[in-house]
Amino acid sequence: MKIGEFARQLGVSTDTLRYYEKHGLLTPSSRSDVGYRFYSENDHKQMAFILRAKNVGFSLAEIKELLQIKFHKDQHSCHEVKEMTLQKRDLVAQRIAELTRFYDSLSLLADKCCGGEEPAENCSILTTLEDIDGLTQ
Amino acid sequence: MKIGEFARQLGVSTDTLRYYEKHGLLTPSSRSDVGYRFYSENDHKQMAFILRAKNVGFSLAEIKELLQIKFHKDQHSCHEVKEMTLQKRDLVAQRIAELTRFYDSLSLLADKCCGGEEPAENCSILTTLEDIDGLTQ
DNA sequence: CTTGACCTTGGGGTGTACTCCAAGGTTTAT
DNA sequence: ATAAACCTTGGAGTACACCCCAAGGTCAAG
Repeated sequence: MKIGEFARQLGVSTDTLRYYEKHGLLTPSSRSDVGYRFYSENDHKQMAFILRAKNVGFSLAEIKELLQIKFHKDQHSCHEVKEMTLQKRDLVAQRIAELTRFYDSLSLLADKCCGGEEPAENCSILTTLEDIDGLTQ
Repeated sequence: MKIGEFARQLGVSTDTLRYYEKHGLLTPSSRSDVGYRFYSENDHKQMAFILRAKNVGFSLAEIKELLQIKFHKDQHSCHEVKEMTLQKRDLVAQRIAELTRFYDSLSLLADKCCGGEEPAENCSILTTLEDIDGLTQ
């Protein structure tokens, strides 16, 4: 599949795909005689992985590291690869914990709000910002 | 408290504080006669909130919106404020769900890895990237 | 009363992640 | 065979979130 069709399927621009290739995140599996990029089913899976990782807040540099868990497998021991994986997992766990705090805070705010048509200034829960932040402390 | 001390307490630069003020995220509660910024206890709480939000992947623009749940309370009804809060909460829930998928994938990878000293290429779980992405599909 | 550590504004520079040409070659449909 | 719709590389420009001066004013200690 050529770059245009591939980009459409994944909802990104062709510029983005060339940018990712340049920065080592996704190299198309082959090129035509005249140099056209060709993307495979595997490339599609890798790109989907990249986009999901980006969506949850990983930088391209971090995503590259995640991808290199694969590329490192030949040069490093099973033990090292496992350590790297666990380290990344802990980072993800920390983000989940913080997001959960946000979720709980916003839930409490919503629950305690009467939801009526009167101006919200009467909603005591909203009087100060610290309420948002302090609820789950 | 002047800007230098405040910045030190929060682990950010004075430049960052001036930048946040310029972009409407945190205005110090007062200024001295000659124009020195003074930050209060409340400012400290607001800044802590901003930093935690940033840490879980919210952009400054999104954080500003979160903060404006407070500032909007006078002009909007309880109902509107509640809707806005629930909408933000759903966004947070989506991010948690995706991060949880990453966590599960990385857990499975780590669990199935033998963790020994042999080269990781023998770890069948690591043979292809799709394994990382496909496990929880 | 001066030295050094603060503070002010304004403006320029940096890294990340794109985004948008320009100039040219290729493919496909009519 | 020629126009439209692709593709190539290279390089310039943009938005975000800072970061780093420069030039000058302020303040507390010795």
